[in-house]
Amino acid sequence: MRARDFKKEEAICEASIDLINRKGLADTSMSQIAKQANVSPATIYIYFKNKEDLLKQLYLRIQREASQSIFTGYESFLPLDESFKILLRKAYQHFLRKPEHFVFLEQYSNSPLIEKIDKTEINDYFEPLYNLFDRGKQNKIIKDLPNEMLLSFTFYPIMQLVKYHQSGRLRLEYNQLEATLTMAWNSIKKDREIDSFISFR
Amino acid sequence: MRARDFKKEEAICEASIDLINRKGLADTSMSQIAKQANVSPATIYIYFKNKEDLLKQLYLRIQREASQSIFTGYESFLPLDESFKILLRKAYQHFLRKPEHFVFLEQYSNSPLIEKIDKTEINDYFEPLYNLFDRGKQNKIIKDLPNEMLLSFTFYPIMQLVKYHQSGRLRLEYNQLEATLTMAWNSIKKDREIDSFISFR
Amino acid sequence: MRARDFKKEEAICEASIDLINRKGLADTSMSQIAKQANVSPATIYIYFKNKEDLLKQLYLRIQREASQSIFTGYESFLPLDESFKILLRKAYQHFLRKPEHFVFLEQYSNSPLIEKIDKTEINDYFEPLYNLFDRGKQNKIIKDLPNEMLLSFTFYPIMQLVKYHQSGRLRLEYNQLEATLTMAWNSIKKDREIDSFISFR
Amino acid sequence: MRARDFKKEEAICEASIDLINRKGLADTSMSQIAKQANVSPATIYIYFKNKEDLLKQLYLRIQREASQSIFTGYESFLPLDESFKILLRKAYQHFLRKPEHFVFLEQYSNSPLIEKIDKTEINDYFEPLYNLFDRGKQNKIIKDLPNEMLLSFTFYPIMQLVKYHQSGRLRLEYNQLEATLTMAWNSIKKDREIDSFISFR
DNA sequence: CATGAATGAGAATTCATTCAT
DNA sequence: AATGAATGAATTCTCATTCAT
Repeated sequence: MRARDFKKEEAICEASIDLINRKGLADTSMSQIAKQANVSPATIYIYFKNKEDLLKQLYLRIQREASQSIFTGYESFLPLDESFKILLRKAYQHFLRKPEHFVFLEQYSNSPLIEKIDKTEINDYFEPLYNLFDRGKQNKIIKDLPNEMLLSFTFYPIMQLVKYHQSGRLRLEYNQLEATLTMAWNSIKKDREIDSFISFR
Repeated sequence: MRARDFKKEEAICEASIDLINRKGLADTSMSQIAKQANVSPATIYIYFKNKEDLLKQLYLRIQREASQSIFTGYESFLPLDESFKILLRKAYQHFLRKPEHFVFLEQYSNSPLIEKIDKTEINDYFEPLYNLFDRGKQNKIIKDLPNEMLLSFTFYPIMQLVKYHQSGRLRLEYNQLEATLTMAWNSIKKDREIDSFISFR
Repeated sequence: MRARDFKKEEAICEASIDLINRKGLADTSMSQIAKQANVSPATIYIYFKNKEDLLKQLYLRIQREASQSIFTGYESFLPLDESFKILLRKAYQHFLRKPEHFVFLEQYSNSPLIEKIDKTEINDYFEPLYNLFDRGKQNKIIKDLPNEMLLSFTFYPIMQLVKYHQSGRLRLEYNQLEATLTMAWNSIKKDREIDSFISFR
Repeated sequence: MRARDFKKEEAICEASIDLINRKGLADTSMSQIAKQANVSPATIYIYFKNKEDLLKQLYLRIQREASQSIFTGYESFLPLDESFKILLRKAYQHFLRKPEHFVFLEQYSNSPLIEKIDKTEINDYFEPLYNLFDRGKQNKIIKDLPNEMLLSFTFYPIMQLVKYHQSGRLRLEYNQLEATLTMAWNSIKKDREIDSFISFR
């Protein structure tokens, strides 16, 4: 019996991501993937049930990898704002390092395929960030807003900047990234009376 | 290719958007569109050169319509913060009213198809917002940051909230939207020394 | 609009029957059929929903044609034995004339595909023969046996002889066929006390 | 290709017959067989040269088994009619006991695969029946007809009744079977002048 | 002997597009 | 302008078979 060749699985994944990013989900066929991965079309079906499954597994493992890269080594005893910036900085840097992953995630999660993903698993990946928000809210350091709002003004703007970076429209230098992280933090930190009138309860 | 029956063209566009939103760009075929629009596949080719052209035209007309809906009636003599909030509020409301358009735009612009779009045309649509940013920066009311950054902390967070709304995860009520607009404005308005160290030049 | 080309449908049917008879249900592909029928594979799907449907339609139309060929012009006022022989003779001759039809029917109805056929429709095709049996039983001319038994000793032996004919193992001449029909009739006609002990009630 | 593990070979055969009967020759694949037999696809090729060979071996061994079951213990010194009925009764009962075998044989022998079978071997299996017919003809007890005709009115009607039994359309009870055997015998026994005009020479 | 991995060829079906009316 | 028929090319996926262990 021949053992499973993890190199082959890797090649399939890489080829898939590359092709999907360049040609799109709509215009990437299993045979193209096979060709680029240097395997037979039939081989893909040893590692993945079908095309839908292949795409789903890609999405999940990219999310998993991002989550690990962002949240491992995360020290929760640091001051909240430090922790916050560390996480966002790592997120930014992770996706700068893995632009293909970022592009794939964006394409996948803006397609209807996303609806077949079990959301609870994905939410687990964000757990540490949610915990941070919750602690901040309890300690009256972060505005008492739903996590979705907090993400909208912190995580997603950063992700938007990753996009700009990758398109070449705006590439932040180190100082600028730091200033941006501060800006994100300021937008959710509870430091002035003016914020008090925002209420979601 | 020259349009005649406006009803038919409309039917084709609506069917396309609906199918693409529900099944995805990858899984929507010309014959499916034809069937749902109650026309012959051949008829689509009277109004659109081919599939790529159809998708492109859809994208452009949705962008155009959004731009019109957001920027018409916009009074530039109002105070900047008022103008700013008006625009964002209109953007939010427009896409709440046209969720199919929003979903389509997200899917299209996160796919490689977006690269074939002439960006200058799209930028025109955002012109008024860019002007507003520029005026604000000149008058030292808005932080002296690239427009991409300003968009990342104002327009895109709002768009993210539209997404949350549509997925049902978080539906803002009127007061909450207003608070959010203030939050967006606060994040880019230049009102304290602390901001001064952020520099992009 | 182009009109449906009945020649094409005919060509598809003929090619299918020929290939299935020569290579078997298992080894006949849609593209082989298309090639032999001189149409594109896609064209078959204009006339038939899918492969299963194609085969089913073939079966049904061959049965229908056989039934028409055997039962049209059938005069029910003749003596029962005459009627009986006429029908069997026509059945024998029909399938000798259409050996491809006979072979196809045998292959199809001995495969699991037969289970998806609505049996009531097929039974309708045999109606006149069943009626004849029933009349014969009422008039005490034919043994009082279930139609299945009567068929087993009349229709099916004749069909078996068609098979032998086609394989070349035994080709009946006219006189021999007539003798055989008499033999079939004798086997079910009620003419001697000896039969009386056979009872199915 | 040399067999070792008898259990495995049996499992492969049983799985094949079951699948072919349920799904058909066309829709039964080697891997399906392997899965149902709880072996690797590669294992099948240890016992059988290829798929065609597998099917052929199945056919041959089922025929062989039927022949043994029907003809062993057959006492040729009994009166002809007794012998005749014994054989047919055994045939009927054998296939009632092994419906899967019957169904497989019907499907196989009505497909073009049958043409690759060496007919002389099969005929050997029927030898005792042919001998019986020949003796009967010599002794002027059985009509002087070709064996094919005699089979058509005796063996095949009985087989047709097996089919009806299995489909549930007509299940003979013991008495009815006996009556049927008499009917079959009557149809070929030479007992009246009327038969004399049937001639095949 | 036995296996699961691996595969090129080919399966059924649909695709985007054009044709003929 | 509008259509359903028609199609060659391409799709996803499975097949029978062989390989490497």
